[in-house]
Formats: sequence, structure tokens, C-alpha cells
Amino acid sequence: MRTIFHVDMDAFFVSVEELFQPGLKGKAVVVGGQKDQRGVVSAASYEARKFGVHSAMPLRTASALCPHAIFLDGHPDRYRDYSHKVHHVLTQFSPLVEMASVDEAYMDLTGGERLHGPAMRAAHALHETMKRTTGLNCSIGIATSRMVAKVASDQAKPNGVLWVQAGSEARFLAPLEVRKIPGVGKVTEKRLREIGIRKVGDLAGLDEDFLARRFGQWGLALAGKARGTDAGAWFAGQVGDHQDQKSISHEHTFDVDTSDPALLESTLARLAEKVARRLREQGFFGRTIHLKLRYKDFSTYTRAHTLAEPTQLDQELIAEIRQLFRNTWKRGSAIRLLGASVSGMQEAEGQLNLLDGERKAKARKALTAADKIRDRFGEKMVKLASGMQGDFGERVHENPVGLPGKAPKQ
DNA sequence: TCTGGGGTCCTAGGACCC
DNA sequence: TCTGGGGTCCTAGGACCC
Repeated sequence: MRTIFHVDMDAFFVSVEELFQPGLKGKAVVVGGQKDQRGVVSAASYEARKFGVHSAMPLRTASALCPHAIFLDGHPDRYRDYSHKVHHVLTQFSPLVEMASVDEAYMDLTGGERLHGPAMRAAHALHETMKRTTGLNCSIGIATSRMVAKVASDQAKPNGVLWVQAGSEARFLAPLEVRKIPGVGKVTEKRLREIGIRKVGDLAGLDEDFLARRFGQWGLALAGKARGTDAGAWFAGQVGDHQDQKSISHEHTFDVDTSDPALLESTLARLAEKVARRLREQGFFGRTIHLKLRYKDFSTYTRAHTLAEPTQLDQELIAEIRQLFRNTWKRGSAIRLLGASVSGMQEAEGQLNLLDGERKAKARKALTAADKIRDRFGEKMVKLASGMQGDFGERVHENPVGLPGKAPKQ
């Protein structure tokens, strides 16, 4: 029997902002952007939540519900920073720690009684250490499985601890709304409601064959979750097992929908460059390039193309995604969002012929140099030719790095 | 009141191969 | 001389999470 902790930081983004700006404490604060911007709420303070504001809500809606709220742009660097601090605190309690996102983690404390005493005492010590060293509050769920621990930490919010003892999982889950089960979202909730299922207990009582017929494989997993037996694939495995990243993506929603080809193509190039840069930073090569395109009416299309050889080069990603874009875009239609992503990641290039390999090695060297200059002097210092407005395309090949006047030999 | 950006996983059909 | 049957790869879409 395992002892799993799920540690979830309370109103994480807002709380970090409060550390930098203590005057925000106790006020209605919304992190995610300005009130008149396109975008959604990333995090809301408990004060703002009283007015019905919650994450994923459009900023404009939040502003209508809570006009006096303070709207802040997010600071991803700060959150990453504090996420590391949180991680460091957790490692003092167990070597088996797995950050599930920037503000939550699973910990395996099985057999930790000798070191920390009973689970409840360890949890209180963790609370104190966390507050003392990071200034942040967290909520802690304790159970025999990840899923139940996660649900428990949610029930413990804010700043609480909830321990679901072995054997009482089903009893704990039964009275909760099905929506509380990780993986049950709006759509599944509605489908369940249609057959009269609102509570986890209703779900646990259903016939498995019926669930499987109605919801496929998902139905079976759902039944397991409802009983707290934790069969779901994404919850399997040892806490701390590292999973390789599967994809890298960047996307952009325009402030105003646009059908300007120059703007669209330069934006796409910029997104592809960001993706390529991260591939190089992480030492990966990607083989499948994906375009994402969302029109004014929110209809969304994705198109993908798989290369013969994986790449991490700007030029190749840009050329591929531009081709996808030109094949997909209904010319003249206003576009709301563009996205570029890469998948099929591997750590080394496939077999290349020698000539090709040399050419690419040179391009890669130049790009890495450009990446470093960007790090030191900021994005604007090294502007890629392809990212310049109205200058998409041919110059990419002349000057792939964009160091003014210094095109690397190809 | 219009709906971000970064991800993961699942489904399903067609191509292709044995 | 109607339409077997896996297995794997590729593509598109969608649900869901923070």
C-alpha cells in the first residue's frame, strides 16, 4: 500500500505576484492580461473568486463581473523560479517527487513514518517549511493513489490537508460531482448527466459493460476511477518516473483578426523560429511539423507533414510550415490564431548523407550563436530576416540567421 | 462576455505491408 | 472473380489539464 501526497499551491500565480507586490494582498487580483485584452484568466485571487471570476474565463467577462479587480500580466519566469523553490522544499521530504505542472506535484512517502512520523505530521511539517522558505501556501491531499490524492488536495483548499485512509476511497469519492474526477470535463459531464449520473457514487454503481458500450475504453477507466482503484493510464507508473517531452509548440492570437498575407507569414515564421530554438536548446530533432489555423469564426484546422529526416533548423521548419499554410488558408479569410508545433521528437538526427550533414552542421552552429546573442542582448538584437514584416520567404535562404550582412556560407 | 498558450492522450480512417 | 486480418505509420480532430 502506497502513501501518495498531492501538493497543490494555492492561487499560485496570484500568490507569487503578492510576494513582489505585497499591496495586492486581500484584494481582487486577476492574472492573465489586461481587462480589455483577448485572453483568459490564468489565476484569480480568492477575493476575485467571490465575484464569480475563475481561471479560463475570458478577461472581458472577469472585468464585467469584478470591475474593481486589479488585472496583471503574468510573469512566467517568476513562476518557473518559484516552482523550482517548491520542488526543492518537496525533495526534503521524499526523493520521489514529480512536478505535474508548474504549481503541483506528486510525492511518494511510502515508508516515510520512520523519518517524518505519521502522514498527517509530515503534511503539517511540509506546510510550515513551504510557507517559511517560499512564502506560499499549499494544499495537500494524501491517499493510496495519485488520483485520490489529487482529488483530496482539491477538497482541502485553501491551505489545508486531507487524508483519505486506505479502504475509504470509494466512500470519500461517492458524494462528489463527477466533474471532480481528473479527466472528466465539460463534455463528459454533460454526457453523464444525460443518463442521470451526477455524482461519482452514481458512476461507481453503473454496470461496466454499459459504460464500455457508451464511452468506449474511457468508460472502463471511469468506472475504476469512480471506485478509487486508479486504473487510468496517465496515472500509472512510479512517482518520479521521467517522461520524455512529446511536442513543442507556439501559437499566437492576433489582437485583431487579420487576412494580411505578409503579417500572417511573418508571424508564422516567428513561431516556427521559436519552436526551432527550443528544439536546439533541448537537443532535440523533430520529424512532424504541425500548422494550426483558427479563423475569425473560431473554426480551427490543423495540418501536419512528416519529414524524411528530423530537423531542428529554422529554415526547414519555416519552409514546411509555410507550405502547409499556403495549402490550407482560404486566402482572404480573416484569421484569429496561428500556431506551429513539432512532434516525433528524437535526440539525434537520422542518417544523413555527408554533404547534407555538413551544410546543416554549419547552419546549426550559426543558429546556436544567434541564440546566444539573443540571450545576452534580447530578442530585438538579432532579428531573423524571415520574421520581418512583409519579408517572408526568399531572404530566409540568403540569410538564415539574420546577422546583418553576415550570411553564413551554405 | 467571446473563447490564451503550453501541453498530453485518445479515436478513427486510410495507406501500406505481410 | 467482390470485400481476411493484423500491425504500424500518418493525419485530423477533439477532450482535457494547468
